Amino acid sequence: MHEILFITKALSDETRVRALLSLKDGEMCLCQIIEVLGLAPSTVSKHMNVLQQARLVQRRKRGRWHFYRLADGQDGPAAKRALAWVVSELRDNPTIARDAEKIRKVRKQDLEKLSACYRA
Amino acid sequence: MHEILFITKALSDETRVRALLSLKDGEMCLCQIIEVLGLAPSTVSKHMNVLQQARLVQRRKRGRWHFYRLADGQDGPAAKRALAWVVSELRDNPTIARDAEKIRKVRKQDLEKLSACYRA
DNA sequence: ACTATACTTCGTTGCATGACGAAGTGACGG
DNA sequence: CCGTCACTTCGTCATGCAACGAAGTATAGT
Repeated sequence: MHEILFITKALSDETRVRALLSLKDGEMCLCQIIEVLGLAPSTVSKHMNVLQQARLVQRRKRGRWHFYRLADGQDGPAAKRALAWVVSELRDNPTIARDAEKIRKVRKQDLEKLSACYRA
Repeated sequence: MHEILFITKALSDETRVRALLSLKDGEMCLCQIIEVLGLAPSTVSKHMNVLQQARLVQRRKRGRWHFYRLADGQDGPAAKRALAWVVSELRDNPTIARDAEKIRKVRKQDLEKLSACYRA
């Protein structure tokens, strides 16, 4: 039950769903997600933590950068199925589409440039 | 997006999930659900409203009694798929199993008797 | 070692939400 | 039509949670 509630709670916030879906086309650095969402670093960091605890997302550290990607479902098959559901339901969602457009731009930028968000 | 968040928010509360799953084996009167959950009538009523707005549940009025059942997904296919997911994930859940046991007993009782919860 | 940097944790604030009891609503019985 | 009964809505309280900035942590480069 706990596991399922972790998943549903994680998915019950619009910002978190947007953060999750931003990984649909491959892994992203935290600073990239921050740029896409336009929120404070601490806020986004916390959101990614919630998604990770729900096993919807996996993290990889590469130096100072933290990359997130959709969970492969190795552990947490329930989360994997929930993930498939939410991705499928939001396939044609305008908000997600707008984010996807921004993501394409953000991916082209240098990580060094994006991490300016921490110094603002 | 709104539709999906209605669903995930509805499923993000343990009490609400228990209320929902209590309908797994057929429709139930509100007073029966109240008995199963052991909460105040106003609280359970509100929960069922949330589930209905998410299209996870449908209501049928028969005189003074209100019967709830799992949504058939006629409107709200997203909710139907979410419903299938949560039912499947909680198939062997202890809490749900305990509730199911209580439900078997409650189903045998007279509705008149159960509605004592309103006079307490 | 020391600094800079990418991120996290902490403390605070404001708003959403679950719980309850009391009062209101609508359907049936007399 | 008047009361009773099954349920809903309202008002209140306590808790939870998202947002932020400030302070802390860990890693890379020098």
